[in-house]
Formats: sequence, C-alpha cells, structure tokens
Amino acid sequence: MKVVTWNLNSIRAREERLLSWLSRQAPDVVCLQETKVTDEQFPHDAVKELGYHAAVHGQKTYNGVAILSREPIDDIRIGFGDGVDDPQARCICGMIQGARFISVYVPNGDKPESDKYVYKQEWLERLFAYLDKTHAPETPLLISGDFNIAPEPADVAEPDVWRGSVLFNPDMTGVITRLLGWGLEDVVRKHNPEPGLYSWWDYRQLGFPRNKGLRIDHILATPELASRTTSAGVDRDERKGSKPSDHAPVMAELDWP
DNA sequence: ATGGCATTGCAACAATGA
Repeated sequence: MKVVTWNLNSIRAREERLLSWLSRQAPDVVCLQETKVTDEQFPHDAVKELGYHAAVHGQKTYNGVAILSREPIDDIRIGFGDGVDDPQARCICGMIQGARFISVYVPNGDKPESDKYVYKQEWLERLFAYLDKTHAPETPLLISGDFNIAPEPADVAEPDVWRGSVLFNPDMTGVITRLLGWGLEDVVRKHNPEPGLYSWWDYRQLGFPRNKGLRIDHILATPELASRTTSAGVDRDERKGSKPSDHAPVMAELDWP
C-alpha cells in the first residue's frame, strides 16, 4: 500500500497536477491539505474517474483537508469532536482497510508572539486530547499531514535562520517528541536517517533551486504499521516545473493489509 | 537545469502562508 501526504496549496490551482500525479503514481491513500475549497467545489467527479473515493472537509479560501482512497473509506469523522467551535477545517479521518487514517493541517502560527501562535499551541493540545480520547497506539493508525514543525536540525537547510521561528523552536520540536512518545513513529525519518530531506521550499528567494527547504510534512504511524513500512521519501520531482505547490508529496510504502 | 512569491476574494490590494 502506497500512502501519501501532500499540501496542495489549492486543489483548484493544482487540479491538473494532482490528477496527472495520481495517474502516474497510483497511490492507495492520499492525505491532502490546503485544498482551499468548499466541499461542493471539490473535484469529486475527477478523482472518482481515476478510481478514488474521497472524504472531504473544506472551507472557502483557506485550509481544507481531504483523504483519497482506492478502497472505501468508512467511519469518516470531521474535526476533533471536542465541542470547540472552530471554523478552520484542519482535521479529517476515516477507516481504510482496517487502519485509521488522519489527515491534519496544523496551523502555521505566523510569529511566536502572535495570536496565531497561541491558536497553533491550543490546536495541538486539542490534537493530543483527541488522540487520547479517540485513538490508541495499540491500533493501526496513520496520522499524516502538514505539521508545520521541523522535528530536528537535520530537517532544516538553514537551522540558524529558522531557529526560534514558529516552525522550529523547542516548544514545537517538543510537540513532535510528545507525538513519538504517545506511540507514533516518524516513518520518513525511519527510512531516511541522513539529514537534508525536505518537503517544503519557499516560493521566494530561489528556495527550491538552492534546496533551502524544511521537512514539515510527516507520516506518523503506530508501531505495527511503522514496522510494516518498506520505504518512504519525498517526491521532489513534483516540486519542479510550472505552477508547483510549495510542498512536495511525502510517501511511504507499507506491507498492509 | 529545479528559477527569482502564490492564492484567494463582492476584485483593491489585503490577508495568509512558512
């Protein structure tokens, strides 16, 4: 089973790229972020034609998450179900072939002193509460998405430039440590221990040609699923060419079910 | 070459991203 997470930065702007990429790569499950469309505007017919079921949780202009799957998606749930009135569409999950798949778009946080960073921290606390209440490390679970956190210096091309930012600071790297402590494994790191593998490059300042990137998109899995991964990596080629997303697809191959 | 911000929206540039 090939599993992918990809922040599209608008599914409308990226529809052709997405469809072409699905045809070429034939992934089994795709967690999408920043679709930036309402559920009505989602290209349901186009992905269906390529053989994918879709679970969507979108909104106008910003955010928006979805899961595509070749096999049916059951027990689809939206958000955290914690009673908090949050208009930002950032979490969706469903059951596929006996495993729970969660697609998350963690808030960016803007600057450490901003209200947006407070929202990011509170959102992450809600994520932990949601994991504790709704899921368990003993079950087959994959949480994939744009975490907007670089776990280690090895995941940042210029750590001295990014250290202290909302993407790379002790609080945020601590969040990754907590996720791993909860019972998840970073399967991309598992198969790529060496530094210098990135998933996002700034559109500005020749970020991609100079490979000044960060690894902020992750596939985290509970132990049994993680042990069944046979490879993982980043499809850098998809960051090339005209009109790319600023994120590349991140993928893992699993011996599952 | 992999290229110098991109996307959205009651539509002007402001908001947002990372």
